[in-house]
Amino acid sequence: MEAASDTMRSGDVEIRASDGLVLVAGKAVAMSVREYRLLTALVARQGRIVSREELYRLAWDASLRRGDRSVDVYVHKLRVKLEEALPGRAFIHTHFGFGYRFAPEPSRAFHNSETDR
Amino acid sequence: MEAASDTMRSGDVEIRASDGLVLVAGKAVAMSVREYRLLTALVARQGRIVSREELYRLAWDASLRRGDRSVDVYVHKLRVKLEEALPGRAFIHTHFGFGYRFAPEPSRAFHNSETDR
DNA sequence: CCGCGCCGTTCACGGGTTGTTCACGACGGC
DNA sequence: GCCGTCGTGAACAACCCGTGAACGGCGCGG
Repeated sequence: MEAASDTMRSGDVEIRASDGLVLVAGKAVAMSVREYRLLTALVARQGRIVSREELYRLAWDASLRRGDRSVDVYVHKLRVKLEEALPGRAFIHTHFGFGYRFAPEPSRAFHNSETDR
Repeated sequence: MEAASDTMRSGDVEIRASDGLVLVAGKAVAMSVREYRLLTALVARQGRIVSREELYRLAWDASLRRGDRSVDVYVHKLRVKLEEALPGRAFIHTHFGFGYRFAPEPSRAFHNSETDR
């Protein structure tokens, strides 16, 4: 019941590195190798914008080639799985021209700042 | 030896180490030596993903050689026996590229109005 | 000694998943 | 409006896994 140092948390998302297991709201969510590594890279930098180049380096162990859309495709896959496991919450946010940012937030904010960047 | 409780439980699966006995939903299920050791290894780590290498080390007392499918074959045998003893429940889950995870969960029957052709 | 049945290992054939790429449309900035 | 960026479904090959079956070893009873 230990596993505190090798466990990353962010809201209801928990990643146990020792088990390669991803828990969302307490339930195990099956991830492929790429999905797992990309999610790990995003959560490890939660709250900050991470460029595609860096995400690719972290999850693919290679440098992103021009025109490669792999990161976009896998961000989409992660969004689908996370949304399915915990509807009504947005985890991965797009920052146009910069990259992606992981942060557990309600998917619909009311009268709040839409000018964030 | 092990002075702790020699009985492991997980849902409706009970393993009595002192007797080498496996009970599923109260009924005794006959297991071979390999099946018993593999099941024990899985239940001892229930809820976590266990790699084939680790399972092989625990149940075979040797290191898994490349291309060896023994773990897969015995996971299949366990699934058959567990499913036979308690239909409609999934115990051993496959994590593609990672390994197997033991957890008593209802087998997927949440989809409706889509089949029938 | 001989046949029989159980067990463990290995092989082989699909079938299911994954990872990559393409294509097209929606979106955002200028 | 124009163009680059992003979302998303689909096609494809490569790979991983499920599964039945063949093979040999071992123990047992006749």
